[in-house]
Amino acid sequence: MRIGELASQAGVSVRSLRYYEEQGLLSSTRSASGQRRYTDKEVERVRFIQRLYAAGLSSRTIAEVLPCVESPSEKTSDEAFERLVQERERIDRHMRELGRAREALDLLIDANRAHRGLTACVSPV
Amino acid sequence: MRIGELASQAGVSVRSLRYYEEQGLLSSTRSASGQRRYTDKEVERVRFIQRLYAAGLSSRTIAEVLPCVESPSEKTSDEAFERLVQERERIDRHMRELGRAREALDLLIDANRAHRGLTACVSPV
DNA sequence: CTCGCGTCTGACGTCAATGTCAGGGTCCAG
DNA sequence: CTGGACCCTGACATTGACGTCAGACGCGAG
Repeated sequence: MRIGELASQAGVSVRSLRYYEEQGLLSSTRSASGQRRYTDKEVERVRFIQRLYAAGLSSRTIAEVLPCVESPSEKTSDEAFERLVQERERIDRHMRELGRAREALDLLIDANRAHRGLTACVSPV
Repeated sequence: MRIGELASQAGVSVRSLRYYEEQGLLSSTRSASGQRRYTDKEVERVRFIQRLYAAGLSSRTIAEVLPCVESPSEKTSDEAFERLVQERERIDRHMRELGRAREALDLLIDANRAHRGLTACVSPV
């Protein structure tokens, strides 16, 4: 498939796909005229990349751990694997931090509800 | 206290404090010579602001919900309260997304471990 | 008084992922 | 074979929360 179709199937912009390639996250074959061609499995790969971006990994970090994704069947470099574990822990910490923020907001929400109409105080959604 | 001390007590840079003031998140009284003066309670306020930043809120959003923080005792605007609830939900969604990413990384980690030295496969830390 | 550190304002630099535009080829349906 | 939709490269623009620097003033110790 061409880049436009991959973009729409994976839910990202064409610009982003070219950027991913520039960053070494995605590769493509080229047609005779120089247009990028992709196979179906690239769709999943792009979605996975997006997931890592959403988890806060940078392009460089994603590039570092990609060997572990592409060929978990062979012994990937210690650095790549170490990075993978580090990022997992970073996500863990981030989640705990978010949990604390959510807790703080919950307190605020309750405090404010108590001084508003007292509507739907403890009513579950 | 002056800005430098607030910065060190709250664990942020002087630059950040001036930025917060510029964004309407923090206020200060001024000495005769124009230097900013803060009270002790600003320390907590700055820490709280940091927590919201860490949770992914923007300056503008923080400014919107701050009325709920300062005076939960009086009926704050519907918009501010609504925003508070929205942000809580956004954090929730973000946490779930992070959870999925962590899960994906866990699968990768296991797959890679299986093809490495097979060291410490299931050993707890 | 002065030395050195803190503070002031204002402005430009940064970084990363992406938007956007220009100027030019490609491809296919009609 | 032509028009419109798609693609190419290259480059500049954007956004947000700061970093950093310049030039000037404030302040307390010695």
